[in-house]
Amino acid sequence: MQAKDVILGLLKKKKMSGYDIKKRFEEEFSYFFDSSYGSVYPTLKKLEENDLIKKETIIQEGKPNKHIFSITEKGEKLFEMYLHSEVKRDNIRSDTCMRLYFGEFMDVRKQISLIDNAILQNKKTINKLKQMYVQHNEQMSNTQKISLQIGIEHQRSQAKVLLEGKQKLVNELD
Amino acid sequence: MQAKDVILGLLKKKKMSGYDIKKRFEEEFSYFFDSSYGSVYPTLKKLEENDLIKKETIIQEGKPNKHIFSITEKGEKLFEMYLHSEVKRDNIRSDTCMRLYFGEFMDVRKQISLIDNAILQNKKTINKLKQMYVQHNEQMSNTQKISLQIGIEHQRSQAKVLLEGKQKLVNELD
DNA sequence: CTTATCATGTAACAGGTTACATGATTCT
DNA sequence: AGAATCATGTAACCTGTTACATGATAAG
Repeated sequence: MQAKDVILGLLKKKKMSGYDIKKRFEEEFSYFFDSSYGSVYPTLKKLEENDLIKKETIIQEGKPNKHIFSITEKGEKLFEMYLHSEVKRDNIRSDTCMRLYFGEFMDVRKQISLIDNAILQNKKTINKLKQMYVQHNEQMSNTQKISLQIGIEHQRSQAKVLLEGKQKLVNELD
Repeated sequence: MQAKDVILGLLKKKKMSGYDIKKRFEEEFSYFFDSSYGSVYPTLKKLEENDLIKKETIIQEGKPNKHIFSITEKGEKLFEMYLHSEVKRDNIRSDTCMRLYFGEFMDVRKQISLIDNAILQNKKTINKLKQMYVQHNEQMSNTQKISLQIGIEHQRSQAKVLLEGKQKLVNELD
């Protein structure tokens, strides 16, 4: 799964601009994908060059013209190929887990503050995702709901483990 | 968190070869980090060039000579800097979630088989991680245990959500 | 007999990030 | 007054992947 597959999928649902796409990444995809503008715009350019998407320009004043992209038939076929390709295994990079792994090189107080921060982040993310669920609930497909639920539960389970772990650290502190 | 930080941390615990390091990535780190040989060996080379680690060669027959790396004082300092740097937020790339997001473009049977496969993977990973816990339990630090627990619970929570979601899909099939 | 393990490394390439460049409008 | 939102894009860079190249030994 790469940026191009995801972008093609989004454009299959609805035509939109690079800016819109990036916004989706930050909102709906935040818990399983991310990519920067420096990846979105060049990818759109390449897709257009290969006739996988097409551009429509909307003239605007005070801001750069808006480029609305829509998927072509050729693009739909490529997206179809992605959907039929082998599912890649999840790829997680957790700096938090890494630091816990090397926790022995920090004093206990630092370990605890690391955990506290992580829990705080978890809670923020949970709120954000829950809100998304409430807001988009009705337009979401079954499988979209499952995917969102995975995100929420992932955060919850992490927060739970962290809190329990913290208790043990605190107890040993006395 | 990059390969170099992790490698430095591992070498701080114990001197070892590139091959050993990669093995650790596959075992202990599998649920929050991964990196290929094509990243490990060049990184070791760079670290050595910068006097952050040093090499010791063990002559072997029938296999390439073994290069055992150990961390230098300069390397320890750099690792210390990593430990004091800002914690990066987790980065997850889940092809499974992505496909669930685009589930509406697949027929329900395909959605279900996607879920079944994902659950199977979850279970395999849970077994592997549990085994790791049993085997290394006594040598593991508190925080290492927390980190491993996060991995296990992450898989469990995902499997749970997927199974519940699948039920709904199956029910709607009738 | 075939698979896994041990053991190193390079070259070509892909993919993505960060920082830069620009600037009006709207919300707080 | 200042932050956020809208809106595009490029250039330099970094990091990492895949595939290749080699080959003995041990285990099943």
